[in-house]
Amino acid sequence: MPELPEVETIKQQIEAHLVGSIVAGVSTFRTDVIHGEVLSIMGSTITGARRFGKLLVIDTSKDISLCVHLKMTGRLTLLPVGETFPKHTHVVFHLQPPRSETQLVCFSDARRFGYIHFLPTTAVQDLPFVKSLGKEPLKDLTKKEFELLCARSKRPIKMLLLDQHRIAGIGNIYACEALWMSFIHPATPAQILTRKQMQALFANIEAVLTEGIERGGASDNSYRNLMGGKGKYQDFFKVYGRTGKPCVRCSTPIERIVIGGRGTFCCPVCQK
DNA sequence: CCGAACCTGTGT
DNA sequence: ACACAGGTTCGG
Repeated sequence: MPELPEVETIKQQIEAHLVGSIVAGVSTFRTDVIHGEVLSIMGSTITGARRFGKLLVIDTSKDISLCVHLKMTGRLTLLPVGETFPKHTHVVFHLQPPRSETQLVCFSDARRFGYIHFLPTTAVQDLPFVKSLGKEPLKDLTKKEFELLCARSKRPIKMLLLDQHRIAGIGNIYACEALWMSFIHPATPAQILTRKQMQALFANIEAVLTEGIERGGASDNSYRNLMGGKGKYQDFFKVYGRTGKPCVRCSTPIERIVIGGRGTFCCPVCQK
């Protein structure tokens, strides 16, 4: 699913296109993806959007917020009234913009791992999931703190990058890409990395996440943005999903290995 | 801490 | 038919 850059892209599109719209109606086709009181947002105006790691939060004027986690296959799609809903649409929001036609925002999710949680805005930061998140790699996390996280962990560095309690927002794609950029093998125990490697990785995490956001995220498979469009970052993958294809640095075939039960892509020669 | 589970779709 | 999928949570 969407990782930090994909969620950030949707967040920015909500700020650009939905702020000021009134929530005029909500239709629910499956209630098992919903937590909290759906009707609490009726009649409120969307005031902004925030992101906590991979969690999207949409705030409204009645101090009710929607926390949306898209997990693997969740989508939010903006549509004109009358268009066919995307497959596996579970919730539809009817929005009234200030001076145009009513619009729909559909929450769809084939696998139904994702969810929408309606709750008071003040309660968002008390959610166990939000409280448990580590620092934001593009905001709060410092190089020093990152070095400390590495030094304290014996686990494979890739597992550390994916641990949302340590660092919030990195997923499988950006972990693989940042490690390739840093010439670091994903299975390397975090604490045996040299200081130089830690610093390179820290810089490359920022680089891949920033480039991901600039390119509108990665649509390797199912990701679509709010407007139904694809991201472009998948066209720039160096390792993710490139099993057997030549490493663009040394032409060794890219390998797929399994670390922590997750498919992991790396160059066995230039990542040490 | 690691594997299994949660679900469905897609590709081999 | 089987392996695999961008994430998180739970249980052993």
